[in-house]
Amino acid sequence: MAQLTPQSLEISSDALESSTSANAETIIGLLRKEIDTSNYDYYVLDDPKIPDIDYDMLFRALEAWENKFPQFKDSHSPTQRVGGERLSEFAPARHSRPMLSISNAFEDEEAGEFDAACRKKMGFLEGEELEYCVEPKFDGLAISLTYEHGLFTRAATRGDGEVGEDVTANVRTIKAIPMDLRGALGNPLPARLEVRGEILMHRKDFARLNERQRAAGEKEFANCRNAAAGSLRQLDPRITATRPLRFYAYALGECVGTPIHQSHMEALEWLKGIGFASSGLATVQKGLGGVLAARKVIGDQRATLPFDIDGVVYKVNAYNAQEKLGFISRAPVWARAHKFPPEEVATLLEGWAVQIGRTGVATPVAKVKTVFVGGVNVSSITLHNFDEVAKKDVRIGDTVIVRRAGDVIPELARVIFERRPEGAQPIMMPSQCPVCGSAIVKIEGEAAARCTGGRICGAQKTQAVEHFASRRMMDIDALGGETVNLLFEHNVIADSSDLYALDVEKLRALPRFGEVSVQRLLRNVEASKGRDLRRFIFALGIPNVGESTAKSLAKTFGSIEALMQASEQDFQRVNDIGPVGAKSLAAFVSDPDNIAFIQRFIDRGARPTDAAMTPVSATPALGKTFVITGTLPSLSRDDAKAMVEAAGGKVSGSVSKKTDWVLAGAEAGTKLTKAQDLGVPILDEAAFLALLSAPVASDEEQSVETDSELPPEPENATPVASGELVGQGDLFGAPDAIPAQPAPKSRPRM
DNA sequence: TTACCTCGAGCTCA
DNA sequence: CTCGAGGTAA
Repeated sequence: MAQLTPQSLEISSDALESSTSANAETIIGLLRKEIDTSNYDYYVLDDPKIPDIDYDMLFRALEAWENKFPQFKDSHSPTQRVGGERLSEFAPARHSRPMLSISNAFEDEEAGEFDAACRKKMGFLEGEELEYCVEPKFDGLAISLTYEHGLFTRAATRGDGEVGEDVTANVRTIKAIPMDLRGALGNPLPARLEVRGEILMHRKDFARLNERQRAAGEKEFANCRNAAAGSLRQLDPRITATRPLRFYAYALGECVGTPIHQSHMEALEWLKGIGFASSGLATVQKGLGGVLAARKVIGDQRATLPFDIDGVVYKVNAYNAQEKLGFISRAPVWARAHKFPPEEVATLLEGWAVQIGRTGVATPVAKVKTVFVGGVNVSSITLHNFDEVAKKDVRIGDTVIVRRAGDVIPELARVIFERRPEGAQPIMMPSQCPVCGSAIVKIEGEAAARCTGGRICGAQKTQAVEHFASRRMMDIDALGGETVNLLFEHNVIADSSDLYALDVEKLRALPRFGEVSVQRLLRNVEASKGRDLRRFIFALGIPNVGESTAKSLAKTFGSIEALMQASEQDFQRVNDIGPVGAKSLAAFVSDPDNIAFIQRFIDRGARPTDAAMTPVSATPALGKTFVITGTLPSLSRDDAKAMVEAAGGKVSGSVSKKTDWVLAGAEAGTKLTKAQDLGVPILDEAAFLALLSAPVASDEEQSVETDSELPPEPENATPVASGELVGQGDLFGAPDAIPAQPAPKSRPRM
């Protein structure tokens, strides 16, 4: 391939005048390739080969050619890396495979336990050793990149692991990330390839950025990670484009039609080969001795690496072994992050306070002289409980060692007793609640001390409302702690049921609460009226009633009225509810205050309904059997399953003659083929939603999500495969659907 | 727990 | 323009 030198560029710029589109395409291709290579040298290899001035010349030449021949413009061209239109928000992006987190180890013993557990599950004998890949644990932000037919199509943050945020526009500006893998991948191109890795900032680049920020009078960033996170979260990609972000790939996610690798290390090598940056630090090791040695090698280089790391990651190298080891509760059994010991800093314990939680638990919090540790300023540290305080013998005026353990939470490691001043006062459990004055008692055998004030305690009252409004409960957007306090202080509300009887004039009279805030609150409260029963029960904050209990209760009783009528025996009989839960429920429903409280909700129009108990006779799905296969564009399988069950249908695992419908998403497998063979009707997500949109909007939230994901014209929805296209119900006009907010967001599921 | 981005509110100054 | 709230990330 001819090298495109500045000299040949001159020729090409002469040629620009007289060129035809035939050779224009060739020249544009050469220019793009040259610029991509130069970006690769600079941002991936960290080894620039041409001077900046030549790079600029190439870049301007490409722009000129693309402008003259706009038919060859391409979103994957390097000229598109300058950042596009400003976004108004980041769209939700569902991961086709969940982005799991890796469990942590802090001590060498835990690494040993990890190795022992893996060997045991593999059935290894004494002396037999597993092979691990040891690599650095980058201190940045996890990101998932999707390539379709070699072209970059999407970048998503981790989010809750299921649904992240779509940051494609920002990631397009990161020159360390290739936009076009077609040259590197060879044929046949994988239909879809997901690359996972970490976006971070090099220390040098971070220092330079902060210099720039300082010069411009802007705020400096606290550390590399925050600078990278802040840069990626910009709604304006043009700002992101000016930030020196890098990317290191560390795993493959979904792969369709790509070369099959046998091991993690092979995959890493392959990623390096197709244009992704590699730390060069990953090695394959045998057994515990090997991984610990490799960790030391990486740890010794830590200070001189170009980027921050906070530990190493061990992964069982062979894919077949990984498969055998599998997962336990959303974390792979075959991987472990082994963190470096956290930085420890001494500071002065200047005072302390008691925090009263939603359930009255009194938590001591140490107030220390602010110290910079682990990349942030720490000034307040939870002491967990008074037993802990006594055990560590923490006193006011002590010099204490602070560290950021685990992921984020600052921890008081120990007291330096030698530095204790005379007469330092111990931290004692208060006998009275600082908020309401009620007695604080500690139940023998329990760690927690509790305020007995209950409903009269201001702290518990406000936090109960906060809890009620939170994302996982009634999801009343933009109603956070401070707003709740404001509402209490001005007597706008006395409990959460008052949210459904808000006095607009009182709201308008609140300080720092303009018309926009008033309308937003009213709208969000209104939208929460129809949350399903399970969330409502959970949101009430009944002691010992968590998410799963609330779910069972909703399923069993079907309405809040029925639940309030139930006896302790009734509760006992509910699946998964034991004597403790039943007692606490019985106490709740027999309390006249609670009965009145619930009645107010009902009177004020809250209508929590459980999808499973909604009359479903009108739904065509009633009593039908569905099979779900492949990845759906916006719903997870669990969502789809829940919706089917809500509509009175069943979900089964395999296709047979008894199957009524197959719901198929992307990369559907043999189930789809079988459905076609048997002539079972096949639905895509849009058709499925249409089918299920019965006269009753069973779940307001789902209809909001639907609005944001579906094309505006349901009749344009195309089935993914041949088969009968079924059901074109009214998706949008459900009678009591809440008007969609201007910018609906989908939420992580409960 | 802290840091960061974004937005609304409410201020100053033109 | 500054402040502070809410949301998100680790």
